[in-house]
Amino acid sequence: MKRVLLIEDEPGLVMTLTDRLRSEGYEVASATDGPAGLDRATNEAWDVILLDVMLPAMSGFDVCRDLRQKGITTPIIMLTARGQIIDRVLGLKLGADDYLTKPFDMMELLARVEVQLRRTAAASAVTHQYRFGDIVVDARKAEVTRAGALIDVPAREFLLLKYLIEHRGETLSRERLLNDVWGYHSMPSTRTVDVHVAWLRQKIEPNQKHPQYILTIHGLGYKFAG
Amino acid sequence: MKRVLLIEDEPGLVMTLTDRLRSEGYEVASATDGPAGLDRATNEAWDVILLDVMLPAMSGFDVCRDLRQKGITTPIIMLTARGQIIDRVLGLKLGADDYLTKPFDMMELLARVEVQLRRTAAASAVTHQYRFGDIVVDARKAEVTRAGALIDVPAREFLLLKYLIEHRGETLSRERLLNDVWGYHSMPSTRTVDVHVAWLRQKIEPNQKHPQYILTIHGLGYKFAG
DNA sequence: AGCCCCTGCAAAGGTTTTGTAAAGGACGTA
DNA sequence: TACGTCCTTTACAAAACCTTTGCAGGGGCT
Repeated sequence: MKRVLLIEDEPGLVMTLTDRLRSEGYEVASATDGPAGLDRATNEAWDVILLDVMLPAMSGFDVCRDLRQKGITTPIIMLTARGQIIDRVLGLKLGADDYLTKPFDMMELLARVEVQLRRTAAASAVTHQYRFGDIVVDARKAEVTRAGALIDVPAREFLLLKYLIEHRGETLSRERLLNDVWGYHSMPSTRTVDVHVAWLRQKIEPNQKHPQYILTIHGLGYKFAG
Repeated sequence: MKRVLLIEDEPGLVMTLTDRLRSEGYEVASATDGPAGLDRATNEAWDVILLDVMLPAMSGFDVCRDLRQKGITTPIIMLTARGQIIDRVLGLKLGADDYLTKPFDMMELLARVEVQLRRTAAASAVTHQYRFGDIVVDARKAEVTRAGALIDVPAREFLLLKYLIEHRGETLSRERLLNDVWGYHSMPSTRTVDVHVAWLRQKIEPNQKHPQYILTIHGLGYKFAG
């Protein structure tokens, strides 16, 4: 099910849009001000973001710019008031993918959303990018980004992280990790895996003491949350 | 100068749009019915096509579909009458890139046209000429220039540089570079790549000790910044 | 609780990988 | 033949990374 994040402060519109999108089979969540929207957009995975320009505390433009700066490439459709044409151009320059003028027709909204989903589907066949929280792991570039900033992740750690992500949800024994990430030739002591996991956690876990991505399954191994 | 083709039968609108677009620096031509529009769109080179849905003899939808079937990828912005929302969805499905609802604001039209031009420009940036810092690499002429002065870059180094640039952002293993730049027939020792990289760096990196273009990804390979 | 095994992680070598100079071969040209 | 250019290989130092080790702390079972 495709996930849509709606960042909009007008309650009536939120309700209308949510209902309609849900009836079309989307999973919808909303935020009613800029900072909240930025937060959810950053820390959860969405397929499309609908973003009002006029928002309390922080404008839609700022939200859009910040998201792009963090390396988040989720399609953004901006919602602008009639007459704010200059704003639309600005929005596109800041990284929005499309915009709609209020009041807009529901059919039109749905069509635009679909266009973005189709576009993303086509592009993601090429990009091999994983995202969780404010971390982005790009397999092709072999780089990891946190809140938009490049993190230095050595090769083996990177391969381990990639492997964990590609098998997210699965509990992976140290032996299996050694086989698949290290290659069966080398046979380092089992604790090596632990050390690499610790290093990775230092780099990607927001809370060191309570890992939320790389989980320890006592007696069995590790697994990536998902 | 960017060329705009306007396919529209209403004389008043044709005149208004033509004037305004010309005053913005576009070269504008128009056709007043479907077959004529299809003909000009097919046989001349345009940067953007503005296409009315309601046309004599042949609808805008048909024109759009036919053009796409002919493999013509020029951006098409459809002009629809208010209330023809279903039509817009249809238009996008038939290959239009955007649409505007009549009566539309001139600023909005211009913004949309610009968006399409920018999109196209981005896509056609396969100019065979790459620029970074004061270095220019011309793939067609097979020459490299630094601050305007020609640099002597031997064949293999040039191929390597070109390959790196054309895959900028991607981390490329030595193996892959050997395969794709050297050709899988030859099997030089892996260090050959390193040596060529070092030579290239001497030629194009401003700061030898801290390469900013050709980056080493320890344990994985090299990548061109981007 | 008490025990033992498992895990987190810092630190210390040890190992691998990379940068680069230099040597020699292949090839073309004068 | 002598010379120049380009390419590959080699060697070694420097840099980066990996594995091991050890201890502290946690987990889970009786």
